[in-house]
Amino acid sequence: MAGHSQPVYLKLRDLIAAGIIDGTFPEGTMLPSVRALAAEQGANPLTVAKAYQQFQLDGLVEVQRGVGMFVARGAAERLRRSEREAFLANEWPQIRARMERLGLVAKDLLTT
Amino acid sequence: MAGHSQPVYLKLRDLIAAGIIDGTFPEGTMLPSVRALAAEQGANPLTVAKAYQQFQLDGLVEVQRGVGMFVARGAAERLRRSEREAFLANEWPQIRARMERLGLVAKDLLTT
DNA sequence: CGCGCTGTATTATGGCAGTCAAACAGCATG
DNA sequence: CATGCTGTTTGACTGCCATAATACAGCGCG
Repeated sequence: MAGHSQPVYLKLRDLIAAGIIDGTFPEGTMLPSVRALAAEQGANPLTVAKAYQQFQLDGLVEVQRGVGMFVARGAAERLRRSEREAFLANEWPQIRARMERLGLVAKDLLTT
Repeated sequence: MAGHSQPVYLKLRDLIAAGIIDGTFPEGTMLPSVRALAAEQGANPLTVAKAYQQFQLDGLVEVQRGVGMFVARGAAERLRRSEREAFLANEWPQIRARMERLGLVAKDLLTT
């Protein structure tokens, strides 16, 4: 029953990351439970867990087993910083090359 | 036996598209054969064929079975135009939103 | 303590995308 | 017409993604 352009667990990962960065999930607060988010997004709890897992490994969310998962201190800033670096190092060069090939100029689009 | 970040046939598709746009494969000329390109890129002929297939459907390359595939008239211009539209309509908005979320501004990117 | 919430592990199933090997089909040239 | 190039079709195999159904493990509160 799959067939998406982007894997569900990656969409969820982005959803959570965005929430942490923009303050929807402030530091220290409890994140939506695996089952709750699964129900809300119409996904499987296991898939949601997989999305959360990436953040635990990076220490961005702290797990209190039996209680819930909480946004770690400094998570927003750390996350924004790492995503920024990754963007500039990996994605932007390719985007830039592609734009150049198509005859598009960055500053023309950014000033819109 | 797979496991790449970007599928091979998409990389090949981009390679061919770039060649058509920048004049490496001028209009009217014959494109590299399926097997030749496969050998050169270390890929499977069928994977190359899959990459070419997208262009045939769009009429950007014309097939003479048993002879070869040729760049159609006006292919470069048509391709550049469609890729530009697709980029501006689909990719750029997401990129822009992502940049905004990360707090990236024009001056961060144009320092090259 | 027991009930209800939390995350986690196990196992099995289904589907789809990507890749590949081998055989098939069309055209040109000697 | 046979050789050698072209593109094309068929069938199969693999790995990832997602799902489901259980069962287990930790914590808090009445």
